[in-house]
Amino acid sequence: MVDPASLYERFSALGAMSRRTFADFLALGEEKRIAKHAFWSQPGEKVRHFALVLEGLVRHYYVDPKGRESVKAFRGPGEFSAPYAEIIQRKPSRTFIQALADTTLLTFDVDVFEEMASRSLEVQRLARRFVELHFVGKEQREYEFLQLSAEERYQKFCAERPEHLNQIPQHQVASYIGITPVALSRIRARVVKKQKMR
Amino acid sequence: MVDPASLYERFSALGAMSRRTFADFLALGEEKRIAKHAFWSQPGEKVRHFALVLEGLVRHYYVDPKGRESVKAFRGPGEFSAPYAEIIQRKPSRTFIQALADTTLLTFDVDVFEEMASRSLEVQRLARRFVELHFVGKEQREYEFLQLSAEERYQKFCAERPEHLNQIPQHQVASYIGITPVALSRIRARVVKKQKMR
DNA sequence: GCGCCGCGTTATCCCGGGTTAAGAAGCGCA
DNA sequence: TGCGCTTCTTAACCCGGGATAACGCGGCGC
Repeated sequence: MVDPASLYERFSALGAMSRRTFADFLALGEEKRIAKHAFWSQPGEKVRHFALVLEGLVRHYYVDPKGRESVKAFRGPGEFSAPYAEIIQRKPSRTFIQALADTTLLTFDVDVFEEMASRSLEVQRLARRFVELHFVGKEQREYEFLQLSAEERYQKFCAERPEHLNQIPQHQVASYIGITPVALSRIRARVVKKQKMR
Repeated sequence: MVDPASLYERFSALGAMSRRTFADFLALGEEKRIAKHAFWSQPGEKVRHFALVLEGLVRHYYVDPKGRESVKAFRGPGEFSAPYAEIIQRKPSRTFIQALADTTLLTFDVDVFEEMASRSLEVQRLARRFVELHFVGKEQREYEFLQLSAEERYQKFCAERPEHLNQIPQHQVASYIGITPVALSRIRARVVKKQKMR
């Protein structure tokens, strides 16, 4: 369980922003509990909320016309969870967001937040900071697909989310790194073998 | 050659922004000409500028420790060109930006722009809008790596940048879609064969 | 003109990962 | 306890793309 106020430093990096403003922002949020396996956002709906994960774990994924799932992201405490691209484009959502464990969110109404941002330069800057962090994350991911092998992507994933490794089913990890569950299983077998050789 | 003022609609989508503010922003820019094959931004430097492409074409790429190049993006008239992730993170640049044709840029000093944004909610919103569009682009790219085959990615690329296809060397296209030049050559041969069958 | 070089193509060989199918292990639930 | 489900693994086979090398071609400098 994270204390939302502890996130102040991370988001204020763009320039001076008062704790007061940040607290005002946090005050907009409503706590919401999601049971394991339940969805808090689904395709088709107009997206009305974004959320900060306080506790638990969620995954973002979409399903293509042929029914194949692709996991876009996992998000744990202190991270944002929302169909961000769709909010930006004001389009109906195409992504599922599902809890992988009992999860507590702090949810924000997009319109209410936007209204606040339209009146405050600091909140506008906060909004900008949110997107910037998301952007850097995606660019990182692009790098991984361009320059790393599946095995390297897997090891990177393990290093990044050690605390979640046992909460996430293997086939979802596979989907996240862009391979099939069978291929991931083989990679894991390879990795174990290499470790034994030392 | 694009008229920068014509971009007003694209960037004002987030909320009301006056043409006046947008013009003030544009007034910060300085025109800069880059000869074909020259670089306008290179790794190692502290990043001081971002730019709008007025005419021509550039590519963004990085080189890994083993010397392998990966193309992150091509940018033509009306699009932004900058090591954006590094600006956001205030880190020295890791990316090369090279002109693929004689190119005219409208360059902006990051600090000057930031100063302007710190005084104007509308400019702050504009800055936010810039990042949002970049974010959506990266998410699109993530989708392509997760769900499309190399051949599909190639055809998508052809559809997206028909006007640049003959300006961009094949091996750079290959790098952009995440395969080797040899593989792209085979794919092209396959595609031609399929077209003949009709 | 000649030679050189960068670029794209093609062939060969190999390997990683996709596909399919079968089986093992864990777990909730009747 | 036994059933069924999901998750993970393993094996067989196939195919796309990586690596390397040879060749052709056009551009360019000499």
